[in-house]
Amino acid sequence: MKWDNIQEFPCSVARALSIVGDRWTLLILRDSFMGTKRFDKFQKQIGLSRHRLTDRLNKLVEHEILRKTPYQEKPVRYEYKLTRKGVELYPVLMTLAKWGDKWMDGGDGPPMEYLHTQCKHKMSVDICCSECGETINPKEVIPQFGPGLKAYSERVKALKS
Amino acid sequence: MKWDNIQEFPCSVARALSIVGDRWTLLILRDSFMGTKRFDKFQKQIGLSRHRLTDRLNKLVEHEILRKTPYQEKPVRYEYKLTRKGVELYPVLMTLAKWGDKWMDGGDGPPMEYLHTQCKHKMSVDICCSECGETINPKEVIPQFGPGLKAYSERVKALKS
DNA sequence: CTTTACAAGTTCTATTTTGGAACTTAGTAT
DNA sequence: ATACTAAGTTCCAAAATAGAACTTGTAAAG
Repeated sequence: MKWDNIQEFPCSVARALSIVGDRWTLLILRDSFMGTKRFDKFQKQIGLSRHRLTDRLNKLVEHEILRKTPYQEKPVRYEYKLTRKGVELYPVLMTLAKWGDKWMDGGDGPPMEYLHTQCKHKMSVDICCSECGETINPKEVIPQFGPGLKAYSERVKALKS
Repeated sequence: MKWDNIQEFPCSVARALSIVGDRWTLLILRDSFMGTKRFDKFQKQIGLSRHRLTDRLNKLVEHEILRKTPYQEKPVRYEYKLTRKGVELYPVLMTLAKWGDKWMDGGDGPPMEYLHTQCKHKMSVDICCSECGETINPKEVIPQFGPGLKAYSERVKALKS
């Protein structure tokens, strides 16, 4: 199984991971959410090679998760900012952060805390039901086949015949 | 920057990714949540090499995200089941799935849908504030340094002196 | 007017990681 | 005796990565 094939799986987790499921991409996005926009800043903060960073930023731009726009001419320099599609990865990062805070803090407490300006409390994120608003318990969720799977299997069948 | 060093960053996202931030691990966990427990099933469903699968399962067991228990003797065979720590990665997978559903469905609709047994609706997950329960808007959250960061920087200072 | 610095890459090579196929082990079924 | 199942392990070629050096365009400093 090659990495490129994962994107074509009839699974939204797999498809999402085909873009963000590597060592560095989510760390780049974490920095984006913290306000980082420029190549050198990403490189220093994350500590990956310039080579890889170029590659990952291009991939994110290509998938319209970041947008590359000039912030000066002479010489022309670009900055990378989150698009709407990128901003919507926020829940992924926050749920990862919550898990890391709980299970990987080494006894020191969380490296970062989050203040919710609406209620003025330090908070973490819970997941709740889009329909009834209640907090989600994994046991109370039943996965079932959706239209995307049917479309996929029909496409596979058509290819074979 | 080597992969192993990421684990020591004073950042919960980085620490979490040091375990689950690779091509395959979250797909293994996705299958775990769908009920898969055995080596061969994981291998066929995900399509990764047996070699890598062995490696990833061991890592997950080592980090107590999966537990390996015998399901038969003669010959002894093991199955892999989510621990509490593993189950708590559910929000990460569901937020990834939601993002994939929205941005990577190729126009076919979601491959999977989720029924919330409490309210009987097809649902997706939103993130909400652990304190006030309101849905989270990224702009309304202010990150600030926490105790884990202070402890980290003091440890670094002590090492240097 | 020569050197230094900065930002954003690109190129190169050695090392690491991965994919895929074949092999192993222990026991069951035919 | 032969095939089959489950859960790996071994091996090698191919792909991905890290890290350092190099490039390009411009401005500022000496």
